[in-house]
Amino acid sequence: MGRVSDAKERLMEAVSELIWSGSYGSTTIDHICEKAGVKKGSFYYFFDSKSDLAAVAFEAEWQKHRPVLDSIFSATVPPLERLKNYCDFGFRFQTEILEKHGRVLGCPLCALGSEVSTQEDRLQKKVQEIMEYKQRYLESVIRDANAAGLTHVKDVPGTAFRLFAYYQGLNTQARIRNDLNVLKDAMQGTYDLLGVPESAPLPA
Amino acid sequence: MGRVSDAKERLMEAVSELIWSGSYGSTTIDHICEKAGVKKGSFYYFFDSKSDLAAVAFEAEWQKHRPVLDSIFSATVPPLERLKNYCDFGFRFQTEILEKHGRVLGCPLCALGSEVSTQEDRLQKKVQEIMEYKQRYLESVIRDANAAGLTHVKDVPGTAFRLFAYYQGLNTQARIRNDLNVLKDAMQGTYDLLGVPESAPLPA
DNA sequence: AAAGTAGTTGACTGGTTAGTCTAGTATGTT
DNA sequence: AACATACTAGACTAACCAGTCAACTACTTT
Repeated sequence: MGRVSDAKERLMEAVSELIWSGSYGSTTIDHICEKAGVKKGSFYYFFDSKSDLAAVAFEAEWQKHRPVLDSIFSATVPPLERLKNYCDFGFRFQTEILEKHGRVLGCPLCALGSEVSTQEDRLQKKVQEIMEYKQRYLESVIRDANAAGLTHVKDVPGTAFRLFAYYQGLNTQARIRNDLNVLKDAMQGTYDLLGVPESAPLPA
Repeated sequence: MGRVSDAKERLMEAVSELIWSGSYGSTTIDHICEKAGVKKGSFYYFFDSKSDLAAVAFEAEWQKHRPVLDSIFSATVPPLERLKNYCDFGFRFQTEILEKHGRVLGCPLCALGSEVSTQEDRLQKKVQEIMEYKQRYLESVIRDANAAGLTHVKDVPGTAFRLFAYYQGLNTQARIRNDLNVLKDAMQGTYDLLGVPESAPLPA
């Protein structure tokens, strides 16, 4: 079997953090190696290029994030509460990021996707793929809300997409403005887009 | 007065196009000069750095774009029609871009803002400034719609912000997916966020 | 036409970059 | 113990990058 190492994992963590806290373009292979404590020779032993590493790293991040979303969007939770929990999670998550990095960083996927979509085909496809998964959570929660009589959404995929675009815009704004408060708006916008009557109370 | 030149303007055009069709990070001063047909010495005669040029160029773009928005959001046009015209304009605009560049590029401001917000302070501030202006159009149109009894929006700045975030998300999605159809959704999302009843017909 | 001014040119510097290559080291297998 | 395998080290190249500079050119004013 030969020698064992976690250099691969360290590189994956490093690239995600550097891209997120800076940008894809500003993240160099030398920086990644330095942050991961890995020499360049080892980098090229594991990966072909920065975009190769980034694609693998973002896939891994998604696989780690997946069970969290699965639990937030669990069918055992009342539909509107799922959305509330999702919005709350987003806020708490960015709060932690702010404490850790001294800055609101928004959604790594949006930032990366928007930056590389015209240049890095493989990365763009990976981002798109993960984004499609995320929209499925939203579609499913809307269908359940309809079934429970909480909403009367006619165009479920359309509304899911609108919600998704809105969340994405919120996160981008939070990043650009470096302001957590932006995210407090999430649930109101969700209700507006779902057409939930104002009289309906927000789930606690 | 000495020699005259439009090199400054050519540089400003070149940097906008390169950033938009690629990214800020992938745009080098050499590329900008080549595209503008200007030598590096001249570049540094007019500007201090890439970020300096970019800030000036985006301000200029905004000043060019401003009268277009002023006319779309003219108080002489019924409020909901203004929004319809704005959405239509966005679609036509991206259609032209697609024909010209072979790609949907979305909103230059969002892409740039999201990319540089953690790194280029001056640029980030410029992007934020222009974005705030854009939100004012939305606030004003919502107030007029309320006054005309077309909507009953309570939190006008909040709703304007939600609309803005939604448009931003739409444009980012259009860029990432390289798909114009995404933008066709704009008016429906607008109505949902404004709480315009479904029975109300879309303005022609 | 002389002088001053606005803009141009391209060679140069030094640092940074992606990527290569060879010699080495630690670990598991037999 | 010895061998294969998985990984590491780090020097090296060639391209690219931002930024400088001094000589030059074209235009305007007087």
